[in-house]
Amino acid sequence: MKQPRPKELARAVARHRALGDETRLRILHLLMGSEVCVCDLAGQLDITQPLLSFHLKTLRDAGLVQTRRDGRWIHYSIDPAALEELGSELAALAKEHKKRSKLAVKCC
Amino acid sequence: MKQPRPKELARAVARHRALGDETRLRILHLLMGSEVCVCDLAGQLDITQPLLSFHLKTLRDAGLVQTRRDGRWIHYSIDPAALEELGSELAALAKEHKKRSKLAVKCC
DNA sequence: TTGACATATAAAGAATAGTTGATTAAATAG
DNA sequence: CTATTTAATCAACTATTCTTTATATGTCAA
Repeated sequence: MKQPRPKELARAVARHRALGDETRLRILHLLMGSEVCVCDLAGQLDITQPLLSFHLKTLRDAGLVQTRRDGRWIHYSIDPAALEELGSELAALAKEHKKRSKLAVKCC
Repeated sequence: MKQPRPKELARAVARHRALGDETRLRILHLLMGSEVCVCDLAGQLDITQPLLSFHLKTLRDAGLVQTRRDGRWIHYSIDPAALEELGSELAALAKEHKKRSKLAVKCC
């Protein structure tokens, strides 16, 4: 099977890695629908402030969320395009697999 | 925002974690279309056999691939339903986010 | 200014994941 | 049965990620 391009592969790895943590998935769900300031997230997550900051940075570095400063507050929001893209990649992988498996050839 | 159920959350975390590694994403791509025996994967990946075994176990524990023994060989194959499900979850998250963001409410 | 508040960053330790080399288990051929 | 092949497991080590405590940065109010 043809391998994916390095650039895309690295980005997908980074994104999945960011999503592979319970706290961060929770954060994403808390961000559903509208931006939320860090103070609000802190109120709902029962983790220390620096740790929350760490997880937010991880999500941000992966390009899954964006920030907007508003005075003293910083609001985080989902980047829906990034989620859609990752979701599409998985769907495409599954689809392509099924398509090809109809012409199945054995190995070994 | 309503939080996801613990069981589903844990499964999504495990799956994303499994996908958050370059070698394992490569393996998934090598498995596209048909099952492949470990010996063949080994020939294409330039990693030691125990390490390959470790990554395969990780993918298997996450429910992303399945195995079938055929004599001395073990064939790994994609579980397309798992990939589809994970892809759908991301798509649904993005879609729901967009839908809700039209009724946006500010926090803080 | 100064002080208070919101968030980020740094440093250090704890926990987990990845890697390697040696060994083991399962299947088969001779 | 014995030797060989294929793949998994184990123990030890390294590297990465997570977590905490302390400190810094940026913004605003007084």
